[in-house]
Amino acid sequence: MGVKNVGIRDVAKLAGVSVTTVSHVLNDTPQMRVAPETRARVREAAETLGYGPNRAARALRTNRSGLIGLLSEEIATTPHAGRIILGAQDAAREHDLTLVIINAERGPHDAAHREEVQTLIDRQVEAVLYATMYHRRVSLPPNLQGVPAVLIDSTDRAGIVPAVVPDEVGGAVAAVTHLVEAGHRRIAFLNNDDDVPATHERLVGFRQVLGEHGIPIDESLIVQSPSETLPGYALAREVLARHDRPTALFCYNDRMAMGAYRAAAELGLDIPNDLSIVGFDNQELIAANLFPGLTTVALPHYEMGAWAVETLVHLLRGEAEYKLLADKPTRLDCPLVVRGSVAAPRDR
Amino acid sequence: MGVKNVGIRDVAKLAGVSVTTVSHVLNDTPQMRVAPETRARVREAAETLGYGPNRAARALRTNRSGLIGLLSEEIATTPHAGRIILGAQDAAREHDLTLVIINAERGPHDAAHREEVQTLIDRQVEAVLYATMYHRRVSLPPNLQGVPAVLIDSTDRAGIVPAVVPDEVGGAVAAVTHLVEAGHRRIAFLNNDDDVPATHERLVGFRQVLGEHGIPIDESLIVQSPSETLPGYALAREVLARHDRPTALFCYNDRMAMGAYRAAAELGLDIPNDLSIVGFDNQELIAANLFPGLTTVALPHYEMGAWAVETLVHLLRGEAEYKLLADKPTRLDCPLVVRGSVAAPRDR
DNA sequence: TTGAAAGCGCTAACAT
DNA sequence: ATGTTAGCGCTTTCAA
Repeated sequence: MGVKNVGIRDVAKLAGVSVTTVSHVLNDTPQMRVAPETRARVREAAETLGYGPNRAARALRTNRSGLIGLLSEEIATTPHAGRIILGAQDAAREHDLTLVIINAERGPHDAAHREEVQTLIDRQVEAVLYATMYHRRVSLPPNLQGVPAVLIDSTDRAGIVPAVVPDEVGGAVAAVTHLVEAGHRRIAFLNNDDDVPATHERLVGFRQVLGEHGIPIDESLIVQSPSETLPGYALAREVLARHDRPTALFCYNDRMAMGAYRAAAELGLDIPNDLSIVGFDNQELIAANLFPGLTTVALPHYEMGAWAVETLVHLLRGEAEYKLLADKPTRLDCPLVVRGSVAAPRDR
Repeated sequence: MGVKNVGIRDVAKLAGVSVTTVSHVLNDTPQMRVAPETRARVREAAETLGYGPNRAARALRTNRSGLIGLLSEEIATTPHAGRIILGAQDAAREHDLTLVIINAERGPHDAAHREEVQTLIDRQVEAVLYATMYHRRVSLPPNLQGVPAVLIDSTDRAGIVPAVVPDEVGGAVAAVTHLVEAGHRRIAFLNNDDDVPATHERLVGFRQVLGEHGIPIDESLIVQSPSETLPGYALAREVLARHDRPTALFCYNDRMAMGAYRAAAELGLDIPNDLSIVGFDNQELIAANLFPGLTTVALPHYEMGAWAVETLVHLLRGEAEYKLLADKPTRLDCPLVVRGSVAAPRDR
């Protein structure tokens, strides 16, 4: 029997007041002045009885379920979704909101997860968080109209829904700066070849840092492949086979970096002394288990989840404007996580 | 606004019947005979109005929230929790139940997650799923008494709550059998050194297979260390340095296997031709990204999640007996996932 | 085979 | 500063 059978009237009786007063006190109803002495009595009564509100009754009365839906792609595949959940959950608890999570398979192209959104709506959530597994642009399902929503790790093609995404440029800047400051000047960028924001923006960051440091950009050191381990390996082999091989590799993600580790091992190159490597994503399972540990850039999944709930709450309370937020996605920091894969280049 | 403002009375009006009848029809109330023709009219009316029940009202009236709590450790750290969530969710949806997930940090020793359970209870869940991140014995928090509960991936020290765990012995048997059938007779077991069920039971499976095949057990090939990449590496180096080195390694988990891969690479041993390796856990991020792909044993996380919800539903309906289930944990299959790390030994 | 009506526990408009 | 009371939308008992 979850919460016991104590109701607001039991508390009222014990405190010797009316249910109204109890309600006012327990909810801190604004503009309702209750004698401090009465407040205390009510609080105490509630405490001794172990009173907890019946959420169904409250929801019925106020027409607010206290539920927030989180639609997340591929919960099971990477820990990224987990961190979003965590961030969202902590923020939700802060506001006494309950998070209802629903998984969505990453569909063939742009299925938009109409059905999953509907499930959430049927559950009477007050708002929905829509989280994708990697930073991209999406078209929202039509039934998401009419429910307050916030996008996590993606932006709305229609530009109508508030969104929060990683600061990809900033992350790349942090990574490459780290390399440059270690003394590297010949740095290859093993980039992804998908047409997604991360591909373009990380490249922008890469160029920016070299530019700022007056390092000429060797275009042949910017190479692309699918962002998997094996293609990353192949790319690394290629780039490291050159007689003027780079002293450092900036990899689009940790999986490609994992491939680069293998390439280095096969070529007898010691990491970090013969070759420095920086990844992106901070996938613990990979980054922390490689040897030496992979220095990489963390995606702000936790923070995005928290930001999204926080924003939703403001939106629901009418304290924030949709248009203002939807206008331009909020970008959150991608901090560098230093492990052991970067050192000064052996010689100049 | 989520579900529109259509209520049961709107449906009643449109169908020309009473709300009572609508309720009976839409809920298929047993033993309530309604004229088929009326049923149809009601259904149609509900359909055209896009009616969906107000869950809060229903919950208030029936005193059943329709919520199931899932308390899971370390949601963010491994994909394992994700698969449990998925399984639980699919099963929950089947029964029109909503899953409320809550994360619990893995505390110092046996914090028992009292607070998280309370949060769930405060949310008025009808029952709770208690999932740990690895197979072990737990002491349940006292406030979990009185709420129907099922344990996932752990067993109750008090033996009072139904539980579902992986069939560790079976998984080890599958792994080692695979090796033996490939022709291996000198197989090392890189085991974990924690005192958890998996450690003991996988060893049981290991011995069992060798025994069944009449292969003498060389105790010096059974070695232990913490189940991380680096200790796995060290163990592998050690065992592979022997002049009579084994032709195959059975690793306690994929992380240790990852360490073994590095050891093999450093020793110039080709996997799988010079050395076969089988892991455990099927952590995609590792197993699928190693080269060659790691043959390993999958933990039935999805299945355990689904089983738990299914069982909870039976329990709630009074269709199943607590004692029967709590008596002995249910063990679910750990299937072998074949990738590319096993081949016949080079020579006998 | 169908309908009328009570009431689940709470909030809030309206008294006092 | 505190109390009375109507009703949120639904299920379910009882009556017809």
